[in-house]
Amino acid sequence: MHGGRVDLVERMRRAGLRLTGPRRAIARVLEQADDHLDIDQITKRARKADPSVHRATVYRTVGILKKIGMVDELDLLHIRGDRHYYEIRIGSEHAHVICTTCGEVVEPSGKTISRARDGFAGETGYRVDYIRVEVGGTCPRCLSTGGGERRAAEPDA
Amino acid sequence: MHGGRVDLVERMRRAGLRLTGPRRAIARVLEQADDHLDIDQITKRARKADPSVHRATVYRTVGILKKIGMVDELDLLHIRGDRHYYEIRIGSEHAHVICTTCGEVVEPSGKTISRARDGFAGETGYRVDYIRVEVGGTCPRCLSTGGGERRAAEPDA
DNA sequence: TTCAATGCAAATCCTTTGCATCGTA
DNA sequence: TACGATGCAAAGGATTTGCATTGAA
Repeated sequence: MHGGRVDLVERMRRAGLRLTGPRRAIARVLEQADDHLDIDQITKRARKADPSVHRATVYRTVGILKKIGMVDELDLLHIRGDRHYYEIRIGSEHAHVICTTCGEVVEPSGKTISRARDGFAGETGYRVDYIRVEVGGTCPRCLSTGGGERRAAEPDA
Repeated sequence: MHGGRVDLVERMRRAGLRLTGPRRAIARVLEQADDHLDIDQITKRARKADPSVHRATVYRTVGILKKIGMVDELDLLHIRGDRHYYEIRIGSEHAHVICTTCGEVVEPSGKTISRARDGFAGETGYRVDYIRVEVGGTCPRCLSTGGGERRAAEPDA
């Protein structure tokens, strides 16, 4: 959900990572994702740019990016199953508000998150480096229609 | 982290679940846990009360309790690895503030969480049923000592 | 040229499932 | 007694790893 606004490849270069074909392809997929992707989805999309990309490489690359804080691993409240999903980390604040009826995921503004962050820091005395919020509920549309179709877990390719 | 304050067995009975030895043992472990446990830890502790408890049964029982909303599945920001952790659900609000240096996990008050919850509901228009907050940072103790030992992933048994 | 990164396949884990047996309701 | 729950073992998936090869710096 970041529409190519960040140059992940450039950030990787600055981090001293060797820039290979597979890594560029994977980085581009993560940059351009308008959704949260699991390992298989990343692999399939990366293969469109570089058909040789192997799933093991995606695991390794995502693992590195996760370790150095450039991507985050999410579980989306397990509403879409126990798989892990990945997204580029921009800043240190993340929130997902998930409709348990249709599966829609919306990302609230940074202001709301910062306010929450300050609340937790204040109460615990911790220096807060990172905050992630997962909210489950019902979106306005499903609230009004009553029904609402459960969204498919994005098939891809 | 609920020190036996809830009678999970009683809640299970009311939910119409058959109360077997293994289920009672598992329920007691979850009630008395002063920490978040993974499947293996639950199994080992349950075996102390009923040595026959099998890991598969723990998976099945925890799965049921999760489905009917009596336990929650957490990932603790993956700071302790990719395992899943479980805890009794009390109410619909959870927050964990995790020290990335020593691994300590503290649970903020409901008031702080409710305030955050209202913020997200207000901004998105969702009816919020559930909120989970995971905060990563440094605890006051590690902040002052500078060092801080990484806490082991609780060995158990 | 050098050494990290990769593809591939085998090895590990974690979790689920089939089935005969056991035990609660 | 009847049918759901369980132990055990095998099956499934997901993730990791060993190793020879490839390719970025």
